[in-house]
Amino acid sequence: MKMTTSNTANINTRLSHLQEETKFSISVDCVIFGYDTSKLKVLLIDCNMPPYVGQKSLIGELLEARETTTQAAKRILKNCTSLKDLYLEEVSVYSHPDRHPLGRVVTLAYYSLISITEYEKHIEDVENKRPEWIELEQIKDLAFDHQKILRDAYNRLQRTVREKPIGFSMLPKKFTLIQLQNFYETVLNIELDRRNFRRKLMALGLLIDLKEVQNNVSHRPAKLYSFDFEKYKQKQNIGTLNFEI
Amino acid sequence: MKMTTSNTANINTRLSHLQEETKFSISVDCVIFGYDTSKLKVLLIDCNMPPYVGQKSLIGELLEARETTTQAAKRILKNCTSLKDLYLEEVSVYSHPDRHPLGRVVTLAYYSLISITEYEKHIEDVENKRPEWIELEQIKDLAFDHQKILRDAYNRLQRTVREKPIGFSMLPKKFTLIQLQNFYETVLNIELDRRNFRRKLMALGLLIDLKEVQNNVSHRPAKLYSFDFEKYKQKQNIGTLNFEI
DNA sequence: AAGCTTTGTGTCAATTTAACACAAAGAATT
DNA sequence: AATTCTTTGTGTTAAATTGACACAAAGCTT
Repeated sequence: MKMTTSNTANINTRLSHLQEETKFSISVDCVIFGYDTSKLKVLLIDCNMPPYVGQKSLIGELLEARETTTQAAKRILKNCTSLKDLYLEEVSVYSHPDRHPLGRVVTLAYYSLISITEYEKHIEDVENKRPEWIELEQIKDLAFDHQKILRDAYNRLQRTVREKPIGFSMLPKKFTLIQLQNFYETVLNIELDRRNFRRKLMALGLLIDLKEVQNNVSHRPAKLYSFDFEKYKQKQNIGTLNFEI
Repeated sequence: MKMTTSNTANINTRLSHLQEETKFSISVDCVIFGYDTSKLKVLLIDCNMPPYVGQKSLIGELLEARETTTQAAKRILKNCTSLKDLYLEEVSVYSHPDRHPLGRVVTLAYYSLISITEYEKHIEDVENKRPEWIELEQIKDLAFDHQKILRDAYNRLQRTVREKPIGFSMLPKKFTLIQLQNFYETVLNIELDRRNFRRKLMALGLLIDLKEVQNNVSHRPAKLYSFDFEKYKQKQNIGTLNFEI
């Protein structure tokens, strides 16, 4: 009996909460990483909202009435890259009450990895502005709290790239082992021994030797490989696969 | 010039967004883990909201007007445990439009670790209900999407406990090496070799030998240790400390 | 043909991990 | 008081992994 009354009271409390309590604008911001000739880059747009006019910002949108934050992130990515099925990972929530000059906006940040080459094929403007690839190392003073978001996203990328083969979505479909090594060296900001790196990667058994070589290079051409996503899925299902670099 | 007009247009667009567009209730849900005699437990309350009456749920509250989600999580933890400075880690956002029966509520999940012994000293009711410790293994059919939240939180806990010494906040201040080993075996759901475990832990140099032993045990009493948080902080600042178990 | 640049490859030492058995401490029992 | 019981505490060895390191081969350029 007691339970029943207490139940009712509680439902009412909750109902009134939902009706009367504070509601929030929610946005989704995307850190879009790309990789090109040993540089990690991020797709940014000009911010024209005071007091951040002249600074760059991440690409974001407000969450719509009936979409999940993930759906919103995919929508944003599709709008600005025309690419689908991109790798997408949640970074964190940013909810400081004063983080946005126009009022309270709670934002969810995601990061995504794309091939700059593929991107170049279908460039799209965002809010009538052309997004730009900026080298990660040169990015500073982003608008809002986007510098912190970027830092967090990069940390997440560094962690995940060590554990999962997500890097391949930033590389060309056919790549050389040296390109792959350069990629890891750039993203992780470390140096790797060429022979040991090759040994490790080949030992994973997930690279397909395409029996092709580079051409138009003025030195010994390197062999081309592609990543065996199918085999990776299978191994993943069977047991624990660790992709430690 | 063009830039200027385009800027203005954009600010207006954004302003109207914030004023008119959909706003959302945001809640924060806490997965509160505790550990007791080789069992991992979670603090749950009865849910009395249809259609989930009779089921258990995580402890959560709506986000208030001027607090961050982290602050909200701390408020919730303080309310239901009277404990402060608990370990707290973000899990994920849950934003399916139909996840809540009373309307759209986007939730941020956090998990936290507490010592059940400390908790027992200051038990607090939540919404006039007494939360209960339930063994993780026995938890099923939680209300809302809380089962998924719990799964995600446990995954995060398993990952973090391998990398950082967060487990010590769930153990008594003085513990034996066997207790510590049992803790890791329970949380990670694996078996560890006693000798190798001891060697590894002692090699970290972060356990303080208290020169005390258990008493009132009907066998050889084990030595007691405590964790050297100070030294850990220092080592963390100096270089890369990995706490791999 | 010689030279240049970059690729491709194997071994060995050092370190780390995994497996494993028996003596010692104290309480309980006889 | 001696024996038994349970659990703690400890060291060695083999196997696997990692890190360091140098030279020949391929193709383009001159």
